[in-house]
Amino acid sequence: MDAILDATARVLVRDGYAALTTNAVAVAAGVSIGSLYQYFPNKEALVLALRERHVRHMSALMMREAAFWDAAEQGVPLEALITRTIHVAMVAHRLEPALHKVLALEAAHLEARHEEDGTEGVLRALLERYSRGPDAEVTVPDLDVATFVVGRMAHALIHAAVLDPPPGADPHTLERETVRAVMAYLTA
Amino acid sequence: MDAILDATARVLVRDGYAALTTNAVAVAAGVSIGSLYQYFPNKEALVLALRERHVRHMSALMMREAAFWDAAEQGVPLEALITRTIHVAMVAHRLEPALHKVLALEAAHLEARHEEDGTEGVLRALLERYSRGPDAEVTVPDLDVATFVVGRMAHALIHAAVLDPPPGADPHTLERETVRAVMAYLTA
DNA sequence: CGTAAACATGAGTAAAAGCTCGCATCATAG
DNA sequence: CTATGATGCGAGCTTTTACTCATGTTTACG
Repeated sequence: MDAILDATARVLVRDGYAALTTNAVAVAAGVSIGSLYQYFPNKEALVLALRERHVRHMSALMMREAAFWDAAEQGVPLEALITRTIHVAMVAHRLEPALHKVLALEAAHLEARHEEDGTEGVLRALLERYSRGPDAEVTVPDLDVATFVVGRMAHALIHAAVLDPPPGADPHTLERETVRAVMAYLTA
Repeated sequence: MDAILDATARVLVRDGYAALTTNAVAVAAGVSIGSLYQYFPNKEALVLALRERHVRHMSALMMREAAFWDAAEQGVPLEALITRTIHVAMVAHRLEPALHKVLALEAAHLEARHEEDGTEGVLRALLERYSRGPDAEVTVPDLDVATFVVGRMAHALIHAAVLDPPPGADPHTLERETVRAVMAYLTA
């Protein structure tokens, strides 16, 4: 079953979504189509399962690295938190970048909508903490809008930096500038 | 010929890319499949032609509104320019938002890459102007990186604001915050 | 009016691909 | 060893769909 998902990922990356056939997956996995259909009711379920597994892997990696989010309680400067968060997100996106790119670009109609991955909730809570009190670092007028803007901004920049960087660009520079962009917006 | 492209757009928006068949397009256009194939060699060319026409329409609308770009020569403040540019871009994206969304999401593998649409060149030139002289407003360290970051950031926020806004959000607010984000990054 | 070129038609073709189903093989238990 | 259930197999069925082509219709023009 995991072997079938692995094969699906390989075919997707090698040939693209348009050329993804259940027979090709079965061959790549070294099993028969019959067996494939014993585990997945149809092609869509196959790709969906792969996507879910991939999201799970990325989430697991992020959560392992990101226990530090609790530190928000203890006066950690906003910039340190943003820096670390964006770094972790970039590392997670580098897990299987080719697969991630195909899923995001060619299987977008099956891709989970941006809102339902729980990210916005966490982000919103963070912004709320840092916008309270006399020495609040976050100075945006509307927290809901800010959550939306930062979410989209960071997501786009992380994707661009990891999956589609300009030729000859230093990854570290792109990461630093992503942090700068988010920080500048939040504390302008 | 234009009627066929119109029909393609209608079917794309109504049924999505997966359900786009040449026969369905012919029916929607009120012509026979034979006629369709007299104008377009194959299905891909059909969608490509539609995309090109759509990009042309958007570009035309932007260029009409954006003669003001020459004003960069004459000491117009950066913020005014950014505000106007982002406004124009948003208006252009509202031309055929549903079609634009489908093309961007479901036909992404045919979609022109972000780099080849000429936007980056214009943006780069603008940033260069505003980062020169003693009263330079743009204070980023690397112009190439800044072009990349601003391009992706603005593109993502415009798409999000026009095609996928959060429920109950005010379009004007989203536009203002997009300007704020770009300005904050450039002048941080 | 005649001719020819351009355009329109839609039933039909052929290939692709998702999926089924009857049969074989294997694992476990008694 | 035998029985039974679970799992694996892959030829082929069926549907879908991009595309063709022989024929009909309109247009252009002398």
